[in-house]
Amino acid sequence: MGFNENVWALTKKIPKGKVTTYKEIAKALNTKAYRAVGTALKKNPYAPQVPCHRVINSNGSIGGYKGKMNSKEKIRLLKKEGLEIKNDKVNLKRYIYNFSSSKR
DNA sequence: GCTTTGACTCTCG
DNA sequence: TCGAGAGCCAAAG
Repeated sequence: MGFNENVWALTKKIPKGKVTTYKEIAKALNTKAYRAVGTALKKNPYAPQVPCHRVINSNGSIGGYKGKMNSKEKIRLLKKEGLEIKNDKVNLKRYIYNFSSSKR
């Protein structure tokens, strides 16, 4: 298991209608490589398997997608997932997914 | 092998 | 609230 594989594994664990942040993923991996998480997702070989569009910034903004920032396409996908997008931002407190919660 | 960049985040001003 | 700077890890050049 490499660093990127952990990122992809956690991203795949995100249920539909939920989102997570790069910081949470990095924290779940017990590291501070927020940027490495984004780098790994960008390079993910499991493109359709890894819902990278469910991974957003810690401030609730969409972040990047398809190589551009604040991609409306990502917002559309999240809205179709059942999330509420306000001002190009997701309700973190409402749709955030905690990996620790899944462990219980 | 070292340097630069990047789908990030936090802090200071 | 917005803007700039520093910190973090990994991949690419």
